[in-house]
Amino acid sequence: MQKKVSIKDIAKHLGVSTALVSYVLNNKEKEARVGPEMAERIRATAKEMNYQPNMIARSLQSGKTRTIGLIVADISNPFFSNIARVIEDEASLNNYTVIFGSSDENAEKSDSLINALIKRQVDALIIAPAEHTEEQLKLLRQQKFPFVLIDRYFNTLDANGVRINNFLASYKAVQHLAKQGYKKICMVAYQTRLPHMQDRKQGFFKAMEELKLPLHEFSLMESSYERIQEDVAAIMQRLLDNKKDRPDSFLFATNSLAINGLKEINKRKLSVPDDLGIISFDESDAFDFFYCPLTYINQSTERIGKEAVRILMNQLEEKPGKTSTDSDTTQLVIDAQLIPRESCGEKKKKR
Amino acid sequence: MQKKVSIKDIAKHLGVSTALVSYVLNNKEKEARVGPEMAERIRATAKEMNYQPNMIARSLQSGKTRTIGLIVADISNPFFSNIARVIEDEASLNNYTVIFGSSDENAEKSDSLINALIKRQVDALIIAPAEHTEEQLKLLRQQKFPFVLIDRYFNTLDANGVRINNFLASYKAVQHLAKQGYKKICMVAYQTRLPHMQDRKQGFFKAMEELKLPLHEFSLMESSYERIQEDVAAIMQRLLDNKKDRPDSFLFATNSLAINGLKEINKRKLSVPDDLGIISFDESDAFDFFYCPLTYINQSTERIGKEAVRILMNQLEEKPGKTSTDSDTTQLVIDAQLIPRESCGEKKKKR
DNA sequence: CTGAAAGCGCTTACAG
DNA sequence: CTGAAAGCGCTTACAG
Repeated sequence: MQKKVSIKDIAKHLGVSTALVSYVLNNKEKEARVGPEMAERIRATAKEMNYQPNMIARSLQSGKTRTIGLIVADISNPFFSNIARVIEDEASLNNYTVIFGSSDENAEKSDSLINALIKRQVDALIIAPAEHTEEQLKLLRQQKFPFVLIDRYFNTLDANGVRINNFLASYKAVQHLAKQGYKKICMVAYQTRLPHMQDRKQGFFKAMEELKLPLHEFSLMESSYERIQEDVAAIMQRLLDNKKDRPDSFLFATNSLAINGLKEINKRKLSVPDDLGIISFDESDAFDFFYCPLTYINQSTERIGKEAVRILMNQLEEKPGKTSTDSDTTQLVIDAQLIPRESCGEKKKKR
Repeated sequence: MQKKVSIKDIAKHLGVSTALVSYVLNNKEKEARVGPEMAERIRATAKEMNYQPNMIARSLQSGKTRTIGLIVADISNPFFSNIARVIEDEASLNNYTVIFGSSDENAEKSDSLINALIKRQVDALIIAPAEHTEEQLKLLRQQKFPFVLIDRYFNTLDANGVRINNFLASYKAVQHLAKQGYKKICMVAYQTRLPHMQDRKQGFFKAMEELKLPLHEFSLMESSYERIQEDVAAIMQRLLDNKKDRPDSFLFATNSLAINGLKEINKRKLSVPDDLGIISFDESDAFDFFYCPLTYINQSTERIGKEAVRILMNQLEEKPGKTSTDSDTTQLVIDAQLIPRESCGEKKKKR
């Protein structure tokens, strides 16, 4: 690396003080009442010497880095990479950049990620929190560090957040399945105590109850995150190979669960929607290319990302006349839409 | 935000100098020959006061941020988000974090992204360069700024890079199609002069020539990046609705092209592999769920990401006894594998 | 209109 | 064994 040119180099080159250069380059010539010719000369040599301001120095001075830290479960999961893209664009509009990290649903990783990002002085965090991270987040709150949770939340933590109405989304999915004639519904979810997932499970049970659909031992099946492939394979094997008493439909709680589940269904030559009805949360190219396009619950990554950044910006770029305080908290619950396609026999009914 | 505790606060609290605190917290007590009891007291109060070092200050001092900038076409494209995940993990092993940005294949965006990241003092860049960015990159080289290109490259630019053997991959794909009995092959590629894409096209033509397969006006069809959906739809419409003289197979140059193409094929109730043989570059969940699992050319995102970081680390963490200079350049060409599945009639032949 | 100076939080040769 | 001091590149009140 060749030595970078600094404000000092420009000042020396012109025989003026660094202050002058700084004022001009920050367009504060009026405040400092710098002469217009001088200003022009400074700007010219800055360009000529290919001066690039050192944001690190500026950050040390200002205490702000204009950087947002993004922590998700796994950046390679399309749900999160789509959100990341939206956040990138929104942040960019506000002149912020984004550092990211993947927690793998692991509380320790999350903790070290949060610390690493804070040491790097990110101005704020956007977090899809993993299980058992309430304490880390409470500490952040306590320190009044700005952050907003996405996708997930905690009951015991009063914090900014954006999420869908998980309970209702599940509830409606079950209603939809029932309306299409399915009765023995199996929900495949993650084995976790994260409230957003619990809400999905409870919405499921609530709807089953209201519809007076009997529960079976297979009604709720749970997979771990770490061994999703093996777990879902085992679940599907157990349920599908039992010809006598098997579910007639599945509600998958995430795209990854669905993709793993569908692979098992395919292996067994079971036909959707005739043998099995299917609904999944999230989107996936795979859902479009499954021979019977999947009915799914759409979580708008666009809205989640945009709103998360908006909430943060409101907090960071506080106007003088603001009424809210650091202790106020914004929680946005986005209405998730059920997108009916063909995997619950929608096409048949119409015929 | 509550005031952060600094090294100075600890020093004041203990009535010692900041230097002492700094030495101890950096485990340089021996060099500074600090007393073990003193060291212990310092460590204790640091923990007690929940001290977090300010990396910004450290960076200003050292000139290093231990941050890598990653510029891809679009972080929400699974190919790139998979690479991003690998890079994140590899960087993390070396105590680096990653800032990312999406260029949307746009040279101006790329330029402003590069500048923004350099202003933020990233130590190095990993770039999947867009068209018309040679000049920006040449400037980087000239300034001896460390970077490595992934996926793409430029003939006129001598720079670090990791990519697959694009020419050969295409070449083999055509051979595979021909072996399966397809003759009227159409390659659907991006309309760009980026060499990696040109290589794919040339590999295609070379194989066609060697196999003495006649070219048609539809042999190479090109889509823009910005309007991929419309362009591919138009291409497929023109080709597939012409019953008399239409291709009997497609080679898609990327996953996005394939996904858009397959949707059009599905609409027309054409059957793969009977009516059409298909091969695509890249991977996708969609390829697995297409009724006829796609034969594809696997670009190992794992290897691309790992090698990119490795090359960078070699350059950044230069050992004293190193022989290479800043002007040396590493270009790694990874062998891409053709993964035969069913979309070229592989199963049929065997029966 | 312009410059000297302090300071952001840290590191590190240097002097005692 | 320990501390005073300079410096990383910038900003900004303050003095002239």
